[in-house]
Amino acid sequence: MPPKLHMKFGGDAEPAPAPASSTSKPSSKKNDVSNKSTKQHSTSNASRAPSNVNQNNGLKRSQDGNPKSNTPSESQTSHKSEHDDSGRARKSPKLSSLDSKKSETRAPHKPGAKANDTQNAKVPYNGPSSQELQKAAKELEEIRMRLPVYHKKNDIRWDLRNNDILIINGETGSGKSTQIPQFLYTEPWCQKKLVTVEESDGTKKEINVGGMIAVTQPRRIAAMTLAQRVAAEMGSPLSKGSVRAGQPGTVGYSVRFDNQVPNGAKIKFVTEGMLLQEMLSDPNLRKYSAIMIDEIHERSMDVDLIAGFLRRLVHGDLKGRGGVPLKLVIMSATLDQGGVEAFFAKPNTRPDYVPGQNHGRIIAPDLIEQMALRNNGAQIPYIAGRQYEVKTFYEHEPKEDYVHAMLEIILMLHTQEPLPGDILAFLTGQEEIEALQAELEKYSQMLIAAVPRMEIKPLHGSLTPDQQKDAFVKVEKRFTRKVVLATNIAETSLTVAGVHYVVDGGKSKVKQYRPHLGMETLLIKPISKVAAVQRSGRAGREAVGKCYRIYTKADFKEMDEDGKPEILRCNVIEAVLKMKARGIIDVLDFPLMDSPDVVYMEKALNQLYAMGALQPDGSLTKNGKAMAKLPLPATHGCVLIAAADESADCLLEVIDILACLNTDQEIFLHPKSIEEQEEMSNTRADIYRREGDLITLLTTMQRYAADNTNRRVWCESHLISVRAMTMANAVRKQLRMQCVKLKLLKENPPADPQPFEPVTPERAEIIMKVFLKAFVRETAIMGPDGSYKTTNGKETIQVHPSSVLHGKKLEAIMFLQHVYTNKNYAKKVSSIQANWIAEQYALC
DNA sequence: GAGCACTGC
Repeated sequence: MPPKLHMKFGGDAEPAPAPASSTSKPSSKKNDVSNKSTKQHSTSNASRAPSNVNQNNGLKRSQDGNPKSNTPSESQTSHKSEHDDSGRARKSPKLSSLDSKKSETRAPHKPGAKANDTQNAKVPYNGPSSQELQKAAKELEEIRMRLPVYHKKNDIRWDLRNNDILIINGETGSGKSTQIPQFLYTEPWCQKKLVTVEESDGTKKEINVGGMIAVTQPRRIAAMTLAQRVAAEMGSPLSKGSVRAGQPGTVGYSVRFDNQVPNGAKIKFVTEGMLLQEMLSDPNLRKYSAIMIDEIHERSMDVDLIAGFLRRLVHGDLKGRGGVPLKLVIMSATLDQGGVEAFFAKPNTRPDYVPGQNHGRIIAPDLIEQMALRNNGAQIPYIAGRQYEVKTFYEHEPKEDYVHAMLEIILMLHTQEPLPGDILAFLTGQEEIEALQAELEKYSQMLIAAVPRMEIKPLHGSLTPDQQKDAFVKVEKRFTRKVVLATNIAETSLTVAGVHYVVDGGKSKVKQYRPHLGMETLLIKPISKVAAVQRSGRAGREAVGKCYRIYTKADFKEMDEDGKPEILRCNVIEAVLKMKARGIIDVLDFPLMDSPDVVYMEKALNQLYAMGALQPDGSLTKNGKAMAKLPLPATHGCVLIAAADESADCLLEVIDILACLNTDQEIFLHPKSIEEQEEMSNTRADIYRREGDLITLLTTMQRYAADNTNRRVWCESHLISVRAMTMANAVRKQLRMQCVKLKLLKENPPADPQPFEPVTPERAEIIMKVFLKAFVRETAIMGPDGSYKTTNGKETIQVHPSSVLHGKKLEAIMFLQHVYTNKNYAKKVSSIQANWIAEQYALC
């Protein structure tokens, strides 16, 4: 029997491109009805357009066919791909479970629901009644039946009854993520089975295996909204406590800090990181009958590891599962799956497959067809998703200043194209966005009355969620066009509605690991073809659109097909630690979809050994095992364990610092005005410490935790991010709990608020020396020329302006982060003594 | 004197 089947979705039963409103998306507000005056005026030239634009005839790319006016060199046909899966509320900006609006991400709640119609519920149930849930589900049924994937229900069931692995190529919009789990959970193979298993120590016992499907997602928001959608479709309550007589929930989700899995759930949406952690404690995934990996094409480090572990598990002897097979459904939105196919096939079905050596891709163009034939031709034809045509225009020649070129294109589009139709421009980072915003705003002041107004909205990761939301708000002012200037956050994570025009700078910042420097740097690099198509697709979600690429057709052809997977770009220390924790002794030989360079791997092994995570024989030490289980980077785990040692005994303090370091946002906000700057320097006096950023963060957390009036007010007065501190507090709680579990802490620490007591300089020294155990290579000593030179590599490095030690001349520094932008910067800096460094180097 | 995007029992 062939091991698997490849499927593609789309389905010719699919209607022609339809407006979003015909799909099941939560809210697909049509753009406002354009008033006639808008259409009449907006095509007129901007007679007072900016001078430099006018000099170039401003409107360079009018489609008048005149070559002198820089007409589009080529127009491409429609871009397929990327239409939201039903129920995926990508239109809303990212929600955090830490948000106060958490409840909004829960199952549908109807105001009229009776709160007390359950008899035996342990937890008061406030959601809708089961009748109401069923009624709502019935209404959704009709929408479900229109999804392309719906008609393939029986094929998919049949295929998985006969195969263990199914690879599905479904465009977003095909409904694969929401529907396939529902097709499968009632299957005979998906039921819990009582079996005898053999433990690793040889003992045998009877346990239940299977009964649940896990669906992985790269993002929390996707896991939560998909679970919410599927729960609604199934008429199932979605929350932990909502088990009611005869009505347990069938669907749940599990993401960090938020676990909503009803007892007896059959379908569970999880983040990739969450499943990876689960695999460390339950390598055989005994709870599950099937794992579905969604969006595998995004190729995060975590998904690559999961794929490696699952491949071994599925093709293994299944002793740890009492012989119960684990079904695997791999889902991707991109066509190219030669690599994935070959990787998951049993090695003997692909003699040309060499484990761990498939850098790039092994593509056998005929492979897909062969696989389908072996499976009785069950392959499903692929057709375009629900996407409007997008015309693509290229530059004739490369642009030196692409930001300026973008400015010209945006002004051209704005003055020439009718309303409605917003513009989305892709830039590389905040700096560029702000520069272009300033320019555009300057010009928009000069537009004559006949030309619509422009509203410029920045959109990037370091904006607060509220500021991000601003970019999504439909501009209500009449005769106004919204221009969103975004980083690649708008490529996959967030979707802006109302966009008809995309301007693509063709570049983005990518993290790149440099093993000889031991540094990860952010580099501006050309995007991949896949990313370019993804970007242009953003123009065709609601109507026919246009995409202007600020690069030539030749540049496009030169682009990589795909982005490089993360595991080939980043420091693999976490990946190596997880492989070791999963019992893989020879990590260099372990087959992955793409194996990192041996140099990177050896570097990681050495680092782990130096941190005391590895035995000389290559197996994990007790500390190494603990490090793998902690939700922290390996270096931070090392620090935490060192802090628990009797000789240091500063675990609680170090947890406070690590909690602050492991938020997804900076704790300290940047003053925007001189007034803020002044107020800040007054209020922050009680938290800043001369020892540096680490002790300052410790003081911040201690002050925050000691506050018993209003933490929000406290944060605001110190110009500290409420959101970051809320997350830091959640991390702190999680770390404390895990330290109790790992027996690093004897008992739960006393609850807050505890009185604030400043850290003594002696104690501060102990704490910083604990950090030095993992960061001894991240140190620099002041040279005779007044600049810091790193001890590892003798590079010149400067203290980043965000550090409390910026501008201070110190004997030596330790830094936890470094960035290379226009200079080599050290961040999270502490003031240390040179002899501490020598002492620590001597120890390792 | 400064910032790609995700994510973790």
